[in-house]
Amino acid sequence: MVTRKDVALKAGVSPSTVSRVINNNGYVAFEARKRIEAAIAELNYIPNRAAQNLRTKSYRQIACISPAISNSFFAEMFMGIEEMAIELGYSLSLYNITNRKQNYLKQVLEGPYDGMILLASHELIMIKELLESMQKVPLSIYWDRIEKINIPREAGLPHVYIDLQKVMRQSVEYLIANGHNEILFLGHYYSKERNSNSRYMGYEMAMKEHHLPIKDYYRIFIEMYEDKLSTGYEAIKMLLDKGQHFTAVAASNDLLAAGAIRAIIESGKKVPEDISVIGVDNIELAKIVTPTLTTMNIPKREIGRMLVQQLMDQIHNENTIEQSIEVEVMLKERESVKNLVI
Amino acid sequence: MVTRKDVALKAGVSPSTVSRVINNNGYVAFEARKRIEAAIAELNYIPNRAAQNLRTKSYRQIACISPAISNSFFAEMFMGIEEMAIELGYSLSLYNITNRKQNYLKQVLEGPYDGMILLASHELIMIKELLESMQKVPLSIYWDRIEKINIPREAGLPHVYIDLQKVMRQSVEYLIANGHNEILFLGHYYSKERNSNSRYMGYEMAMKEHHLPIKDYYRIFIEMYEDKLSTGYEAIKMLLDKGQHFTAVAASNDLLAAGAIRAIIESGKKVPEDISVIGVDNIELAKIVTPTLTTMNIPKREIGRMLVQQLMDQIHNENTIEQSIEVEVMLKERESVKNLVI
DNA sequence: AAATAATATGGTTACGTGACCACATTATTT
DNA sequence: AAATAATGTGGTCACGTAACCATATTATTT
Repeated sequence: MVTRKDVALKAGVSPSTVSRVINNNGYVAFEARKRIEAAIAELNYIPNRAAQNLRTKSYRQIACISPAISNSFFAEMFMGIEEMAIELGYSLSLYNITNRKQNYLKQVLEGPYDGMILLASHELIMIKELLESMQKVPLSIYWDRIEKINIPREAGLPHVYIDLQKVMRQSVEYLIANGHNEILFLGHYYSKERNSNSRYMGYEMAMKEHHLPIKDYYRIFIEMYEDKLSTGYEAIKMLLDKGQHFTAVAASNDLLAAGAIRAIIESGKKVPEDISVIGVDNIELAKIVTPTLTTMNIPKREIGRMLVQQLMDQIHNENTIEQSIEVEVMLKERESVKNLVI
Repeated sequence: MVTRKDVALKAGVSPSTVSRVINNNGYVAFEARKRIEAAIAELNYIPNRAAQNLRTKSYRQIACISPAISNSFFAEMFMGIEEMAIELGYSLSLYNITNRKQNYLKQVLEGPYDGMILLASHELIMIKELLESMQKVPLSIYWDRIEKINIPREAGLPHVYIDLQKVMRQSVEYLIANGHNEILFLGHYYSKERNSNSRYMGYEMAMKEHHLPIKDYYRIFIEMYEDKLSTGYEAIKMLLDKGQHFTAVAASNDLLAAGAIRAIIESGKKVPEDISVIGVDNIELAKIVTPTLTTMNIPKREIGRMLVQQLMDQIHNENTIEQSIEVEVMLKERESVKNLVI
């Protein structure tokens, strides 16, 4: 292994001077610098990362704990994270929390990381366990139900979040503004309490504010299974077969919206001419389906970048850490919603 | 920071004995072990990873360089990689090679990794550069056009691959076995030379062997753009509008197949009753579309695991390294192909 | 009972680096 | 010309750990 010493010997200087060149601090004569750089290139010297880490007490690495990265929502968020991290000279380890025995957490905590980013899925228990087992590790969280985290932690719990209720409300209001009044809610089923489902709450608020009735069959809650991706296709299909009437579907994510579109087209109706569909997330799929999907764009990349920034503020002990950053969601208009007003 | 020394002091032993407990080697009295474990728990001691790395000259980390992980094909492969790595006590850094300035490579090479896994995209130039700039870093590659890599490297270039020509041939032969003889090839356009496109070659071989004609409009090559995901939707749509006849589409990947299905359904025909469609890859999308997509299953998770195994063989200096591992691809039957024979 | 083996423990050392200090040498100011 | 500042360089040390060796104690064999 080539070490700093070898470079120093070859360049005819002391190891200290080599360090000065590598870290670009202190005084180094022009000639000496040239010799050292030549020696580094010739010997193909790469500073030993372990020694640097030990000496500087920093790893220049962060860990990201995420639900299955095959979920493109998190994949896109991860890309924002990685991009920002690289820009700041950090690299990124990725841990997928899926069906894994719990003790993987130990491995993460013992790992060579300066901080952690957590993309939370719905397993609150896991998050709780996670937070309890670590003390003062710099941590930033993305979770769309952040209000549910209720764990005391001296330093607080910095997070970046979106207000899903608000998002869903905007989505439904957009449909209403376009003249729709028979609007279906198509969402996932999280718990028995309907009012714990912030997405549904957003839908309900928008409907009530505009004095629109919510018929029973307007409310479609799809069960979530571990492995099976349910798209709501069957549910919408069944509704249409029964001849139920509605002019628009407000889906709580794009996958459900895509399922709805397929069901509608297959039953001989047209999107958006007969029925409009709107989603939430703006994943790649939204650009691929036909018609392309109008949806609420969650700026995943941007959220990823913000998480890194927030984490760095903690690592570098900035005293102006924003504990709670809300990200605004904007409508992305495409083809799947028809304006009935004009 | 709590160090081994603190634990030793608390437990009334020497640091050496603490190390023996942590690494679980050498003799330790039962009583002493108990005291040490208690001290570790009480002090919340975590061994300093940097010091361990420096002392053992290993990082217990590997880097994975991949095209955009938002591509679910690579995401699923990554999940196999990560799963296997974790099982073996390694963690994984992920680098996305997308539109990034070239010098990110330096960062990877200077990183704390025992080895690297490369999921190759189509940028041969990048791979070349990569391989030239590193010497004896343990490395395993997934690339479906591995035969094109032609860079001398003392230790060879261990890789896991699939024979795309064979895969496409199997795919077309399955259609033929189901009574189809007017089969469209729907693939991407890689270079001017048609015979450098191994997927097309597989299609051509199958057709010729069964003495089936390949009409001009059977050959559809879609351009690949950096950002725009093209699905072949427009191409198939145009073909159908012209009234061209065919009974099946053999797409070179699932995304193209999904695009074909949408185009067919939209023009009023049914899949698979009127036209059958088969894909390659078996990404999540294949289970989501309607009808569900029959496709050639590329065992992405398994490939990921094999890459890690192959890398570990290099890291641990196994002398029985399989340089070139071909992975067999199997048909995954779903709903999008109709049997015309029965 | 003596010799050997197994068990148990502490001390020393080196891994490769960055920070710091001491000390030259040269350039600039008084 | 003397005093001060800026520039340049090497030596020492410690970061926290795992491997090794030496040695003490206990258990087993001869």
